[in-house]
Amino acid sequence: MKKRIIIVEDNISIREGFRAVLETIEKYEVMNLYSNVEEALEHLDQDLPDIVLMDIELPGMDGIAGTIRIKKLYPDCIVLIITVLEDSEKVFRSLCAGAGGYIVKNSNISEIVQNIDEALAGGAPMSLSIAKMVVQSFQQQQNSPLTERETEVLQSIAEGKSYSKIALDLYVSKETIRSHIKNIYRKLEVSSKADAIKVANSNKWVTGRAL
Amino acid sequence: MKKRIIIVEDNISIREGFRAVLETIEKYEVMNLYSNVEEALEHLDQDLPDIVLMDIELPGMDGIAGTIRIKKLYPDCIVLIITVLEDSEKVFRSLCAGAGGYIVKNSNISEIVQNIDEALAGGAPMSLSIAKMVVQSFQQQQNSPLTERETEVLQSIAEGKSYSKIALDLYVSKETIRSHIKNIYRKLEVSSKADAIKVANSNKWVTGRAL
DNA sequence: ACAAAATCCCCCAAAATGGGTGATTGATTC
DNA sequence: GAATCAATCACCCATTTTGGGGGATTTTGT
Repeated sequence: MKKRIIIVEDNISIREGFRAVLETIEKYEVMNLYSNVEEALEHLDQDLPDIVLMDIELPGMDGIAGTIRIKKLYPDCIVLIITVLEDSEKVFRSLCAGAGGYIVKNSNISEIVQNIDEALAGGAPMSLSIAKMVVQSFQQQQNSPLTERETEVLQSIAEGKSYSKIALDLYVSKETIRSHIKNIYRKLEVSSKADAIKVANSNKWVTGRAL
Repeated sequence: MKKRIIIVEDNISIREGFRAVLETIEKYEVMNLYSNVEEALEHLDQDLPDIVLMDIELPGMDGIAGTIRIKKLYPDCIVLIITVLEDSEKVFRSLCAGAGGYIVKNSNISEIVQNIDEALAGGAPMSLSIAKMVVQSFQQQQNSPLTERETEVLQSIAEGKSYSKIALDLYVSKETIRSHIKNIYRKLEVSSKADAIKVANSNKWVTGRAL
């Protein structure tokens, strides 16, 4: 059974380049090429791809939104992101969106085939540099204006705990927690839980994931 | 200037094995070996290591807690995790704790040296398989009992938003949000924001990170 | 046509929140 | 020694939020 592949990429030379490469491989069948996500979505029910090669930067809906849509309609379909620019945040977001891996734009035939086969086998193909990027997105939470205690309190806020619950967990009075929060709000120049979480999160002053 | 290294590893053969390897390298100086984190912490101010090779599984305080302590005291000190077992959750947690990379237990000399040098140069050495593990921890949020809309609402709750704010953001009435939340609580068998977040988070039914 | 999902409404009481203005202790720094 | 900061706690006040209980209607997918 041939593996059905579609390519979503607005740059025609890259698009045709991939097509040319993939058509030399017996086990692949390139169903269609698209220059935007919208068109690709319309034909998904005919193409029924096993693999989607998707660019991130696209006119209209971008590759990340496209990945979300496709995975929603066909959860078993594997979306591989075609990329040159290794933007940490975009890489991270596309993985969260359900991307199955990465293919570097200037790969040679054997690398491309290897990546696709790896994805089909359940792996998560990507270059080491991309993997590092993701990993590093968990670190570098430096330069926080918040004290240790304040960070701890804000972290608890982010976990949805009430002041009373936080007070219990940290073995202090509820008033103490209120004090810390007032200081947090002053330092972050916000005046609500949601805003504090947003600011702290975007600056990576909290871990972001409840552990 | 020689790079100061300490090793924290309870298995004596692995510990001595690494020492033997590292001592053959001119630019490294193995300051001390420890079989637990507590001992290592006591001598940190004398050892002043540039690199700590740390096992995860340790008697007493584990390598993750140890990493957090060390990074708190000496943020510039690089902690490399020595590992065989590639447990997705432990890997993830140790990276969050500030680990700078991974060294596989049965590496050969050149791999070890390469990893350490890479870490010193600011990289994040790790095997591709470990990187994949981290990446995959962002996916597979399947089998949620929550509907799309409910997930969206719960996600907003996790971002610290009030019912009113969520209602505004989703262009619906506050009462609608209340309805969704009642259903969420019923499905997850909880009766508070914090518990709902905890349950959804541990099952990866929400993304965990605000994007 | 049926079920599920999404939307909206009201009532109620308890809890949580945000802002203000304080105070005390201990550690560190100048 | 003075000054600063971190962490702790207190009380007042008004407003908002929350959770639980009743419902109801409309849209959507199968």
